[in-house]
Amino acid sequence: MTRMSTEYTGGGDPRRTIELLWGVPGPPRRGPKPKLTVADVVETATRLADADGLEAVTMRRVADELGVAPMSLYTYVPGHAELIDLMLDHAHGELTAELPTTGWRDALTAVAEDLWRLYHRHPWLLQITTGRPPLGPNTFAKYERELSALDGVDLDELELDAVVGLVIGLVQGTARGSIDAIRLARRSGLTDAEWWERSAPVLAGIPAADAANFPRASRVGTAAGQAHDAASNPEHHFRFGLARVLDGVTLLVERR
Amino acid sequence: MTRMSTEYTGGGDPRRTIELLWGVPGPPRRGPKPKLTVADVVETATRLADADGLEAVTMRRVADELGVAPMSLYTYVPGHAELIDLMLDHAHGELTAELPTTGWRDALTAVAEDLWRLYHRHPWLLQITTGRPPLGPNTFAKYERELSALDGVDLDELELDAVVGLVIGLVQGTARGSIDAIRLARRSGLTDAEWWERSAPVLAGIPAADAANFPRASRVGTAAGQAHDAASNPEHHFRFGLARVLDGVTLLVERR
DNA sequence: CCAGAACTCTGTACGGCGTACGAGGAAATG
DNA sequence: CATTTCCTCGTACGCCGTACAGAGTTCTGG
Repeated sequence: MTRMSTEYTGGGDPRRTIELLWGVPGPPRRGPKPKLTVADVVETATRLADADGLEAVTMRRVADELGVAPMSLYTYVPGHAELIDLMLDHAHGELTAELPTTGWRDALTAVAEDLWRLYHRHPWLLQITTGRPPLGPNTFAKYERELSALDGVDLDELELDAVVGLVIGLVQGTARGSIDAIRLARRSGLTDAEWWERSAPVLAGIPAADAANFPRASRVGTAAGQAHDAASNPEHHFRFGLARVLDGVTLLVERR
Repeated sequence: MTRMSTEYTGGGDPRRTIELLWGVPGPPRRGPKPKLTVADVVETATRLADADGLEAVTMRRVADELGVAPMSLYTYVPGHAELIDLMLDHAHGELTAELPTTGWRDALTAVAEDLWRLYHRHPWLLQITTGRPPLGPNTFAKYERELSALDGVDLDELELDAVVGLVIGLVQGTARGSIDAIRLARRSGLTDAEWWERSAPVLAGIPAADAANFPRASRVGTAAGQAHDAASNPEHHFRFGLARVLDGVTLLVERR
């Protein structure tokens, strides 16, 4: 049973990465014409990641897909890590839908839902731990858009930043749950329910795992498991959490 | 610039893993006496992960640390993935502090803070994507303890589950930010501030990245960056988010 | 008491990974 | 046309997880 890989961001010299992100033209070219563009590489890598997860994005596989030798990719991209930075910013470029103008609560809800959907379109986004986010145009625009949802709300800058962070964190956490369930179901061929049915008898054979030792956990766990099939459970967590968070923020705003 | 690895959970046949987690004795031993125990392996692996991150937990390094050939580890543990399951459950065993009895709000706050500290003691915990959590005794006990914080609160099972999930998700999200900042500072030798100072001039040289294009982002980002040095920023997010979430839950409870 | 079963330990090897290095060839410059 | 500049790629190194088979150790059944 091999595991997957999440990847880190922001490690190397930021210079070249930033230039790549913003597509600076560079000095006039002298040598032979490039077969590819940076965009080709990023888009191919994204397609691989969408289909098979971030661990499928290897230099060898991307190169293969592009009909090119692995080392040729290093002409376009400094390395594997930077490629993933580029993929991340590229994906953030999909967040362009207009926000509703019916108030900050609707707008923030739309931000959360757009992000929820983005993560489900590109599940590998949540395998990246964005230590320092890539300083690319789309990531900037994403933050700008999120803040614009709170236009006119009477909070100071620190609070605005914290509110946006709170909502994003909520989406990431719950979407991670949702996506993990989907991915595990696909890779193991077992739904969450089937997996439980298989695990339960093993647990039942272990005296220490008796429900009496974990009364609350077994009561709540059973109820939660029965109420929604596990696939929809994370979505319920998302809706529930968003409602609580927005309520909490409303309270803060009204206290002004 | 090499990146790190987050790892997946719950992939293989659950049977053997569950037995390992609960320490079932197994049939009477016939062969030579084992040099090690499963606990030795798990603890050594944990020590490595604490020091150098999850990517330092390779079968070769763990074996080396134990003075044993790599393949010997497979006597104790089915594979690398299962070892990480065991590490996860083992770490959850550190969450045993008594919860305050002064009300659910205090209790839930303690749960959040304990978890915050656990993640900072063992940053690698957040590199694991717990698709399906390992069904080990300590993970069960953790969930049980979290639910016990809400004893006596008038919510149904689904709501209890969702509230606990919400708080845990908040801690995970904000702790991830905190830990990533620490880790990046350590590995790059740059504090967040220094890293920004280095990146800023590069960005300044890019016309499209002008502040005028991202008015809100540049205003809020600058303010947030100045108010707290970036290292404490995540902790502020944590406190702020927890307050909002608890307010939101309070509203729900009072609506009863 | 002893043959054989059961178990631990290990060396070797395979196929994967990122990427350093250097050679070869193509295009633009002078 | 010589030279510089750049793209492309084959090879190789050092990692990784782990399959497999052999060697050695301990316990069991007869």
